[in-house]
Amino acid sequence: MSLQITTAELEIMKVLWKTPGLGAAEVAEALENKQDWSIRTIKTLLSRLAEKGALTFEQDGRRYLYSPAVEERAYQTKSAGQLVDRLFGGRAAPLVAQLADARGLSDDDIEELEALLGRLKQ
Amino acid sequence: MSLQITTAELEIMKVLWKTPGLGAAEVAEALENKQDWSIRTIKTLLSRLAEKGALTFEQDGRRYLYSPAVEERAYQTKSAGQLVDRLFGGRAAPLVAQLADARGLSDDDIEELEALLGRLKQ
DNA sequence: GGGTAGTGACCACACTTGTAGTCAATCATC
DNA sequence: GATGATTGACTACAAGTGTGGTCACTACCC
Repeated sequence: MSLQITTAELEIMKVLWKTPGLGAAEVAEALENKQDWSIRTIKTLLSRLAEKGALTFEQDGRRYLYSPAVEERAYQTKSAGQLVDRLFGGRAAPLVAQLADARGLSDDDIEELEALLGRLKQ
Repeated sequence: MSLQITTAELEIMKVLWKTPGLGAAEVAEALENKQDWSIRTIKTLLSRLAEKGALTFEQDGRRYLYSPAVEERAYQTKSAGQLVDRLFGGRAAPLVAQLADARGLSDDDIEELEALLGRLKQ
């Protein structure tokens, strides 16, 4: 049932992960300088997300206030897992190796990864 | 021009990355226990991949032998980069942290990552 | 040398996705 | 209370995708 969120829909989700409980117009406002979408488009995406269970909404007068029904972390984790399974045989190391190779890791990245590995080793 | 390869198409690409220069029937054979696809479906996918430039083919009698026109590594790198940009603000560390959190890292993964970090640090 | 099986080219069709229009109801304002 | 703006519901429509069918051709087998 894995709840497919498309690229366009993800932009909506990002807004609502950051600020849950917005109406369509407020989502549109938040996206104003990111996406050049008509309010119609945003309403369609909101409906589709609600329909597929990625958003919940609550009535507020004659409008809905939308909130994520999926945690951002859960979605990230699922997507990362899918990528790793699809392309890297389920292993994390090759993924990181490729990223490091292709675009380098920031000092912050390196530091965080070291800390993470340190924790994992005990 | 980013050459979108879809999920179904990727299965074909995987076969050809492993063994380039196959005909449609051989690709079908290689997928026999992975995918329950008719040979028609496989031929359609091969055509679409050739059409979009992901495969090259060379005539061999009355059939084509297909080979990847895109390196597996290049595709992996691009996909990983897209995911990291879309969901993790372009940073690798949070990606790995989530993977580690959600499904753990194998000992091999940890070892390889340590080696990788060691190399990157100098 | 006629049948058969396999080939690529082309076609089909439902579903998804991106993008937006129409419509009837309703809230706010003059 | 008529008008205009706004809302969600429904509709539209082209491109992409998954899945497979038809067809004309040809290489091989008996």
